[in-house]
Amino acid sequence: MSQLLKNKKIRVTEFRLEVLSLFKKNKHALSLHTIEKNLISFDRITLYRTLKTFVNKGVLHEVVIPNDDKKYALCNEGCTSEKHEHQHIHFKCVTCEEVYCKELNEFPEVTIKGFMINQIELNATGYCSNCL
Amino acid sequence: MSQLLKNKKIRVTEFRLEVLSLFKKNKHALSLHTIEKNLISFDRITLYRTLKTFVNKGVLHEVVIPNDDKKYALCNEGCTSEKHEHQHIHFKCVTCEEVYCKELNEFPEVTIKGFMINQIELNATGYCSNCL
DNA sequence: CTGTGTGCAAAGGGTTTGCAAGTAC
DNA sequence: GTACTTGCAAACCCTTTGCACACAG
Repeated sequence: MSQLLKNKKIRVTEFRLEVLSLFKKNKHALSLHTIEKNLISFDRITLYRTLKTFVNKGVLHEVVIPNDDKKYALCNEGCTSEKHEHQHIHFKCVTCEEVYCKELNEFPEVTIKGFMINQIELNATGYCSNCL
Repeated sequence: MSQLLKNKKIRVTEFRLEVLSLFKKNKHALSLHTIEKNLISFDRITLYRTLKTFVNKGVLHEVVIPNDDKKYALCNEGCTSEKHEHQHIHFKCVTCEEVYCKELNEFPEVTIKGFMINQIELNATGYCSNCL
């Protein structure tokens, strides 16, 4: 796991590995509150800075869904600070309220007359496999 | 315009009409800052409460795009507090940075194995018709 | 050794709450 | 008349900044 940080040119520290392992353990996106609840002891300021570093360096990306807390989820290996390579959907389950990042192999085509679309992000709601 | 509020069971006040007229005048979504800049005089607390009421009653919906301020945009006539009837895309122009809500007549089909998708929200970036 | 990360205290900013007076219906 | 809305002050959080010390490379 420390290799992942090295690849992205981030110094390896105990705390960063601890935060990263939370994301590796969980299949779904994590809010600040959830992260805090899962850390044994931590300094909130350091956590803020860790998340900011991870987002800037392409380890995590922000997941924002209307009427919900901001969340974070793991990026793909190929993501960098400059460019994110996501072909995925953010899915929120109405029952368990977890948010999942799911990769899509075929991405929908959308056009708007008079507009030029470069990039698309998808948010969906429904029932996840655990709650069906 | 006061009819719109009555339809949604919201008391008609001068301030609420003023806020609502801002959204009627603009084709794009408005952030808190933009709203404030366009009000002659206002009490920020009342504005917060007004927006919250509008969102709860289905007059406005929140538009959240990663790394951008939260914005608000008009709902469809048919939207209620319980159910929103949007078939639209949130489009952010990389040049003018405005966010537009555009209705789509054909909505893309997306499936995830093992998941049941009920509703989809689309965020896109690119160039708007003014900036092309 | 050098530059970066950490943890504490303090500051800053945005949002919410409580309450009395005013207003819609 | 009754219930809701408004506006002010104060409280409340969440987040950022500054700085000294600790640590990774």
